[in-house]
Amino acid sequence: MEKNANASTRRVTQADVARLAGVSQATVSHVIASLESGTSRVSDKLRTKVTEAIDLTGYVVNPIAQRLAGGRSGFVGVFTYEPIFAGEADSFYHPFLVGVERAAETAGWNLVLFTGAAKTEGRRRMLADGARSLSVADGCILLGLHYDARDLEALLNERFPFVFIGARHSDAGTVPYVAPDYEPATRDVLDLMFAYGHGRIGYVGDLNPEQVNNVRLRVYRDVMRSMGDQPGVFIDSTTTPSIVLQQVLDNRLTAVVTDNTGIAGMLRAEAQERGIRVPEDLSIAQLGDAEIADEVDWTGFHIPRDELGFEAVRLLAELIDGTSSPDDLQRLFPCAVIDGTTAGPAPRTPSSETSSSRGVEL
Amino acid sequence: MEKNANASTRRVTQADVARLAGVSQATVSHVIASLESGTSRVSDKLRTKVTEAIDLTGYVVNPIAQRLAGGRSGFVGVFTYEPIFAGEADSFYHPFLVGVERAAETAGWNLVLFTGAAKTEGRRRMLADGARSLSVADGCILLGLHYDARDLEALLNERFPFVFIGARHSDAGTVPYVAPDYEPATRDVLDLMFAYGHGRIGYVGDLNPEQVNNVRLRVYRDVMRSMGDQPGVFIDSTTTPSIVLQQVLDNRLTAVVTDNTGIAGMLRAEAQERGIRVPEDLSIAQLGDAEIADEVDWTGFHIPRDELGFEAVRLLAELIDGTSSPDDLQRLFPCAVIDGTTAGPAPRTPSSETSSSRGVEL
DNA sequence: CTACGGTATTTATACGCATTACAAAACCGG
DNA sequence: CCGGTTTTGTAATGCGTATAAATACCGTAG
Repeated sequence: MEKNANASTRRVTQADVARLAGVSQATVSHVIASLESGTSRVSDKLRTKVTEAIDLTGYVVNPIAQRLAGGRSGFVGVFTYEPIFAGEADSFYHPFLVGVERAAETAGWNLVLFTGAAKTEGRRRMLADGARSLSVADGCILLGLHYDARDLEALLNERFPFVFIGARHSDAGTVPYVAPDYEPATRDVLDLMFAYGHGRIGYVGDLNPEQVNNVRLRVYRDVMRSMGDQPGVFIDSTTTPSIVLQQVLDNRLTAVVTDNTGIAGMLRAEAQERGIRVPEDLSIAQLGDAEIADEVDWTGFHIPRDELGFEAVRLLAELIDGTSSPDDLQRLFPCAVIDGTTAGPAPRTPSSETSSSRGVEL
Repeated sequence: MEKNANASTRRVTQADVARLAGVSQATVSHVIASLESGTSRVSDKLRTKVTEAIDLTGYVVNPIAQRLAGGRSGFVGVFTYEPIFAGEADSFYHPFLVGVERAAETAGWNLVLFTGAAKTEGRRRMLADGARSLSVADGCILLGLHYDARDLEALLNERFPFVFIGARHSDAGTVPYVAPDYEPATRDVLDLMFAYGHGRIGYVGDLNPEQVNNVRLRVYRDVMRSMGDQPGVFIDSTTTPSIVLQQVLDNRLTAVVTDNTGIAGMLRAEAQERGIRVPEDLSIAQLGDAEIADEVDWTGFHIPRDELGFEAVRLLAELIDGTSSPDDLQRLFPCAVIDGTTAGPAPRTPSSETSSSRGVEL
């Protein structure tokens, strides 16, 4: 069908360069290695001869062959369990990928997006079919709300270098990750609420104990137990905003913290609809911030997504190079508190009115 | 350093499968090929034996080796001359990539982003260093406002399958591309302007004759020559909005078409600042539309970016498979006219007033 | 002048797979 | 039962590179 022997289209190989320079292919390989690493294994005379031949022929290395022969391919995999570009997930992945791309560009790495992985229930699987493609990459960045515990185990067992963005844990070993440092950030936000005079602060969020973001929930519980007037009020966010708000009122809360941008927004809208002013009557703080710019200046803390993406690649580089220390595989990054406009001083009397009455004027 | 011979971590190969199934490695390869292509080269008996062994060992093919051995890697390259995720370029690339990703997902392909390509003047170069990585991919999608003519030539000469998004041409041969069909769309928009009663319609845009988007300029010229009251007014957009607007007024234009979203927006803002109403006093139509959602409902036409991305991958697939006909390598896709709110009936008298006077009331 | 130690270079091999060429076997009509 | 055709399996080879092992080289000490 297609004659590969057709010299006009075949790409230049090390053997071609070697022939031209009058040396062996291995020498060409050594020269290239010495050019990149700096350490010399070949005489200056031959090095110049070979580099001249390289320039003359326009030779470029074949990363495929490089990788197969046991070297690096210069590719970093990016695995997401949902489409990167399409759908609403876009706004979730994007901020991280900005940092990932920047780091990759800096390091001269290319990115491999595993869009072709087989899917179950609309979600990508990494193994079974994704692992197929994994071998091209020197390492891999894992990213996504959902994840498969078996994937993690298999990855650890295969000793394949990878870094998760977001904290993950596995029985099979230490999962390398970069993640927001939720604990102090959550404390800071709660401290801010206390400073505003709030005592009755509720937690609105996903109460499923298996949740990834249970750090925030745990910290809230601890803080309320030691500082609050009461042990804390937990409101399940998987219902409707109106039910959530009703529970807020029933519990006479003056402030709530949420672990989810969407909930915060819906709650605020629902409150305003019922004539409850934010923050005069009810303070709302996010334990995080919106992925994309929001017209509302939310009180909460900033998750440094760009930085996380960047640092994930850096950590991955260390893993690949083998220069990472085993006790520094899980890295947390500080989140600055945002003293926005959705939280303010607590009202003098708790907002215990029903939806028909107005909140207390200051 | 790292013992690859360590059986516990080494990945399963065809040879391992073959040993277990009691056949040769070549047979395993044939079985796998027959599984994918359907065409049988091996008896049912052996096929089941081999597939059983595959299931048992959890074997997955190594695309690196596959590619090196002359097969497909299942990777499609995506080359952009600017960062994909970061900066303002994001909004430009993103809509196309939605379609690209969707197509890749459908076909079971993975995407390779050439973020590691060497850069000159902040812009990526494909050759010299980008070509280095090209060989991993079965084909490549090219995307970007800027491009290097030499890259195009080299790509054509190397017979490497690629598709440009956006029309491009080269002396070295036919450049495969998918692009918006600007000609009829531009005619449609101008027809709409005529239908609204405009006669004095100007063209605001980049007048550099080397521009990629000169199709729209050419069509404008042709249409005005045959239909308009006058041969057409060309206004260079690379100055300030106020200068552009002044030229619009000086030429007593009642409508302008622009080839650039940004210009249209600035022109409209400038007009409103001077008390010139859009569209009552001045109609503005875009020869295109905004990449991202805009609060303004612009008159213009819709560039099907998602579809273009999708179809680019389809065309690339045909190129890779060798099933594309040589006279169908450049594909244009229709753009639907948008009869928005920035263009309307022409004012009875031309808007020739200075900036101090109001436009004519209807 | 020989032997030796170290370095420069080459030879040989492996990486995992596809593919070609070929041998063996099975099939088939006469 | 035989020559010819088709099917089925295998051995051999190559893809382009890295690297371990082997060899050639070269200066120097003995």
